[in-house]
Amino acid sequence: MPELPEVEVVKKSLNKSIKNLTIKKVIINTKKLRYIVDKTKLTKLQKRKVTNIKRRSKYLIFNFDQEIFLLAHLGMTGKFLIEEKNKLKKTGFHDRIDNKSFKHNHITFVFNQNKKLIYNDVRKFGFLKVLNTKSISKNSHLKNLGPEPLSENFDLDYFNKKINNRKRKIKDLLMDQKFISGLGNIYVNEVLYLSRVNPNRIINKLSIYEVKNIIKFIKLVIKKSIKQGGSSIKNFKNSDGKSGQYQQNFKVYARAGQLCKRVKCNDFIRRVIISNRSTFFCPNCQK
DNA sequence: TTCTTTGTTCCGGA
DNA sequence: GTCCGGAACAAAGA
Repeated sequence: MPELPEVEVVKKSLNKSIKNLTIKKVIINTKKLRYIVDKTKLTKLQKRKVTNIKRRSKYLIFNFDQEIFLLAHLGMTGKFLIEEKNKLKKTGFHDRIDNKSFKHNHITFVFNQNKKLIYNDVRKFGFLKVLNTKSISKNSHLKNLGPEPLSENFDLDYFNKKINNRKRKIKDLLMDQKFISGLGNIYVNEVLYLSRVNPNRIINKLSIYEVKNIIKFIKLVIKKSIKQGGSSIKNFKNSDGKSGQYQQNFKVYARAGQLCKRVKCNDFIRRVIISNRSTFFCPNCQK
């Protein structure tokens, strides 16, 4: 489940592997992903040179040597693979590449010397869209996004302005991409645990101290996770095919029924549904 | 067969 | 008009 840190890691990886390469051919093996795949538009990327790959929230924005962009969102299970000299390389994801996954290779960009960029997506909730617009920030996916968690704009002032007299649950607010962009269910659960704030709390009842903590831990968790190369990958398996230890970094996510990790706490992690999402918290530590 | 997973959008009620 | 919460949607695997 790629959230902001995973997408950031993929971005860096892509910039290392395909920047300044020219697309020779686009091969399309699916009619639709999250949306109908526009063959004509994708084909227009042929002969274009990748000049840079940027990230905004969980979106990847491929820049080219002309005024044309490729906007990508990985959804739940989307991933970019690099194939070079018939060897597959992942772009920052922990997933083992097995013999079964090739059938989910939906779109392939062929570069010179038979180097390939492959978009693979089991659930098909991700998408690739070609944009011709000059002002990409006006794109409907991007225009309403809130500030990046690591930007200076995301601070106590901003938070307080948004809280005003509203009565949303804190978990719902943090999941809202218009409020802050890039957090998903996993990191929101982790942040609230670290901040000792119950996910059911109503935002206008939070103390300044709690709000400061939430902001602090958002920035900390995101930074740390980028450093570690992204950690919120559900299907991580090592090369033996055995389940990996991807969960070891998580304090609460997917730990329902297990003991709280805080040293002096003997309570166990609960799972409830908030905003239609699995929500994990410790009732003793998160008030 | 049912449940789960995600981000986004839509709708009803307050 | 605004706010909030719940439902729906996409696809596939367990």
